[in-house]
Amino acid sequence: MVDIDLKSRTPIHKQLYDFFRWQILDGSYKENDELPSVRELAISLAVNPNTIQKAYMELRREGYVFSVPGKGNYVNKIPKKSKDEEISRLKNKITKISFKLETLGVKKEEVMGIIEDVYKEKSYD
Amino acid sequence: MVDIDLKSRTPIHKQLYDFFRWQILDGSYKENDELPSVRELAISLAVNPNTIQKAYMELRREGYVFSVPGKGNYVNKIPKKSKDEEISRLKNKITKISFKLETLGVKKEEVMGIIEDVYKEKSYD
Amino acid sequence: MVDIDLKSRTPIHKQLYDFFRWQILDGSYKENDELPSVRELAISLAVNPNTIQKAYMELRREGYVFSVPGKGNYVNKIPKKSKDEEISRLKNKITKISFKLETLGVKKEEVMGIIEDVYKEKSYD
Amino acid sequence: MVDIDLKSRTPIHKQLYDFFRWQILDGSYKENDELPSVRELAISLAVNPNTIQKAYMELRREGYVFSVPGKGNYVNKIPKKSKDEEISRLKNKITKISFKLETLGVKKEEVMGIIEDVYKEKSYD
DNA sequence: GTGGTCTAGACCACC
DNA sequence: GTGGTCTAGACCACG
Repeated sequence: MVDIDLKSRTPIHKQLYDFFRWQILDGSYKENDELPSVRELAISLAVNPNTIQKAYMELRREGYVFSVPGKGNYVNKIPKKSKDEEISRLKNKITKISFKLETLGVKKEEVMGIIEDVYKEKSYD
Repeated sequence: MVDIDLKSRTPIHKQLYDFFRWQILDGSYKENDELPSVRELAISLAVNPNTIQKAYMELRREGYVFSVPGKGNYVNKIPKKSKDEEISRLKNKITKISFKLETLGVKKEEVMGIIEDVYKEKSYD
Repeated sequence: MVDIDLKSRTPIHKQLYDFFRWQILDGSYKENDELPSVRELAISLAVNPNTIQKAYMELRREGYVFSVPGKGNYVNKIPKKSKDEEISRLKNKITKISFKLETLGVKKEEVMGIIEDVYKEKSYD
Repeated sequence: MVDIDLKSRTPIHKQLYDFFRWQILDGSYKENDELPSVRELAISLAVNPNTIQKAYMELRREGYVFSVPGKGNYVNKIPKKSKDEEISRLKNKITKISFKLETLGVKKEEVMGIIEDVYKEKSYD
């Protein structure tokens, strides 16, 4: 399900963009899968169709999606670059945060433990 | 030095708030230290005094700072709670990110390596 | 009607905050009701939009209200806690005042009479 | 002891005025008693002498105090009117508050109980 | 000198 | 249309 928070401070089109982008990157949406139609999604989320359009346009602009006029929107073959960029973005973030944690006196072992837990939990899926 | 990016998309007052909040949490600003005066800071950063005011008001509201009208703004005793909350906020973030990294196929060892590097670097300070 | 005294010593934004806060607490404004738009209210009260903004921001910060950018400001579900806090705040005040009245030699019966009158009058509504 | 909160948002001169005014009304300071000298008080409270002056001036203006140049400040015979005005001011306040409490659903008996407690406690002094 | 408030007018993103 | 941000400049109370 497309999960959107209408009250959130982050714009709806951005939430939609992030949502589909992530679904594509993590493989939930695969190459040539069709995205929900603009009208259908607009109704089911009770938002303005323009807002959906804006999200899809951004996905197109970033190369995650292509549109067939009169048909629909389909996911592209993800260039490995996109995935690598996302990974390095996340690594960058994690660096900054652990830096801050260190400054606040949190021990290395504690941070390691968090990572450990995440990977442990996942392996049970 | 107060470091602000005037071009950034995040509001100046938010940047200022984050900056001072962090300086207080990490101990750079100690109890009863005086913050730069509104006017002074406004001039040195070339921003409007109101923008500084907004940041200081937020700091005040969150209890990091108190103001004596006609005198200046001073840092409060930080309740341990604030620090703990910040730590758990950061831990929460790090959990989410490593979750994403795992999903993208990044190995645990690689993430661990990042943490390791951060703590190693710091220990040379 | 929103009733504001422009000449009063207490800041306009504070008056507005108090007004809406009270309307929400006493049930005149109910959950999801829309507050007057910033511009509209600014015009009708002949004050600056920023002043309204300040009041709404405070209401938001205290959790009485949420805003949807580009749409409007709406009242939140009031946590019972807020109401209880207000009651105990008022009780505290009434204690201090009757203490003072006692010191000035006002008889208990006289104070009781005041309360009696208030509750009598209300019951005719 | 003169009890002043330097951090409070209410101006120091106002706090001083309120303090002495109340001491006079409740009889702690009697007719012809001498108030602390401006310089002495300024030093002991670590505030600006101008601030003390301002408070004393206000007390003089309101007729609670008279000054003998070169000697000091002394309390006047309190006109019964001042006391009566204060009483009606307090009664007015208590009316407003109990009105609000009623609106919030607090029962009459509960409010009465508060008054009762205050008068009971006082009678043990 | 300081902080606090307010106005007037502008620009942006959002829907 | 809406709310959110920022600027420029003013006035006041405070110490």
